[in-house]
Amino acid sequence: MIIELDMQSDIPIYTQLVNQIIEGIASGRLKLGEPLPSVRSLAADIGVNLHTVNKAYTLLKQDGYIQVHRQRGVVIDPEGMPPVTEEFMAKQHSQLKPIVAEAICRGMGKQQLIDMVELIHKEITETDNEKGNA
Amino acid sequence: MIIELDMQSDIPIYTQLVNQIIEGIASGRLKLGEPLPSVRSLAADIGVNLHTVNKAYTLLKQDGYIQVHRQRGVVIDPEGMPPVTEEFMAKQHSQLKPIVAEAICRGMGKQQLIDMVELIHKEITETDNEKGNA
Amino acid sequence: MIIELDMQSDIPIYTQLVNQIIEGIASGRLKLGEPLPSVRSLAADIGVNLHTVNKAYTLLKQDGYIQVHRQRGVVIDPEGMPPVTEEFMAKQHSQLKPIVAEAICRGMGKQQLIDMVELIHKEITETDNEKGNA
Amino acid sequence: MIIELDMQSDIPIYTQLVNQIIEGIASGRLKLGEPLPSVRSLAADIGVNLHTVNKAYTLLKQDGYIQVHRQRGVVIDPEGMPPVTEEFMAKQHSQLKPIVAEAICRGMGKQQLIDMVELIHKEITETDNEKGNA
DNA sequence: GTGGTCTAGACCACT
DNA sequence: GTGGTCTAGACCACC
Repeated sequence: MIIELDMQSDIPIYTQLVNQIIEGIASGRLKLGEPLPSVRSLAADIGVNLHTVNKAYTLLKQDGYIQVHRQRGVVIDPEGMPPVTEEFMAKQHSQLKPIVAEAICRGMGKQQLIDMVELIHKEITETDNEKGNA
Repeated sequence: MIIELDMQSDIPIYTQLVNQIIEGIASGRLKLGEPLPSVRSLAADIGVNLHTVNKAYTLLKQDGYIQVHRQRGVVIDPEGMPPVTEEFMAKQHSQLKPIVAEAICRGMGKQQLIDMVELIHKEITETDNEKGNA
Repeated sequence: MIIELDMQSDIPIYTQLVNQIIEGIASGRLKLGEPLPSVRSLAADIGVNLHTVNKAYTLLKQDGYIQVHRQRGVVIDPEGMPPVTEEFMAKQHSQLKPIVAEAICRGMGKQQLIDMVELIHKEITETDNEKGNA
Repeated sequence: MIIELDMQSDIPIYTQLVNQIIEGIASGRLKLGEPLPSVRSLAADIGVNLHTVNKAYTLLKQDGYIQVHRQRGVVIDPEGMPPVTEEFMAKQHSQLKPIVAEAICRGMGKQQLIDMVELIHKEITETDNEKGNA
């Protein structure tokens, strides 16, 4: 799992971490039950503070993406991903709203917007996700 | 123009302001050339500091949504909205990506996602924007 | 004398006025002794406040560009333009410095900068300045 | 990096700051990738409010002169300076125009003006920029 | 420690 | 009246 961080971005590093891991799961590169590096080793790998990795893992755990065991370490939750709750839908809605509004303002058509969503969907799911490295 | 702020949200107030004004333009409630309240009056109205409103206006000005006219005050840019630049598309892409990824993880189908985008699009554009029920 | 004002500019209107009148003199469109419109009529013409025109004229008078007579009204100083004083040179220097510095940073060569100065010089002096309207 | 501010000047402090930092880069005293003092420490050093320094840094960031690194703090953009865009040329042109016009009015010859530009160019680039007299 | 955000209150420049 | 600038002081998020 390659993590790419942008230290200049105004997006917090822990958020970038969370996003990348979720993307990894979405793309199939990370499978259910698959172990993740320990806080310590991941922090060393990508050159960030322990706290930062810890915060990312904590958030992922809270949302039900990963399990953290004292012994076995961190793994993608083997029992499956969190469901589509009301709350989740509301969050998606509120995140999407300003994006759609801005697109409308600038004259980006609805279809163009949908095309972009489909493109991104494709980009994520069509990653080389066949067993990692067959 | 009714502004709704969530003071508890972790989204900065000035960002909420920016988003709401962009939504107002997208929905047609705010028309090109239409004046916006002065920094001070809007700040008083919504109960925040004038600097907060000022920051929102400054950002909107930078992006080409509004003009700060020396005499007429602040108006929606009468010469039209900013165009769909490469940079804008890239921003949309990077904002959309984590949303799509999370949807995939949770088993929200692509069509469901597109439906939500269409719904939001409809919600924004089908606001009662006929000059106040004329 | 056509005055072009940009109400969106962050340059004060009175400064724009001063600049345009100085340009007019530099280009020869405005000649020594030539009358300028009264504060009242100029303000009406270009649609700005009396105070604004008044301030511009006051500054021009202070610097020795114009004379203001109760009776004859406002005229370009018939006795000639203000000289190149030490003070003026210092002002030019301090105004030019940040412009030159920024050009250097961005990799604009010294010659390019000089070319631009020469171009502007040409633009100003080669305006149709033959007796106003021969 | 020595910063000299004129608190009496009608040029905003944050603008003076921006100019001085750009001059520092142009002169070579500030090198690509070199760190700048933190907002707070610089503010304390030069005796202004941290918001004033913040505004200067924000502007420099917007124009691509500096990067605000999440961990390393503020640094001169190590990837180089912003390019000479159309927009930049237009800005230079409009800033130069009144300066040239005034020079013409006062009888300062074109060559004198160019000499001054060359002088300033020399002053900036010939600063002792060899890593502190190595 | 850093920068980011927000407040409260002030003064000034401009129109 | 407007927006622009600056100050002083606070809290928070991030690292």
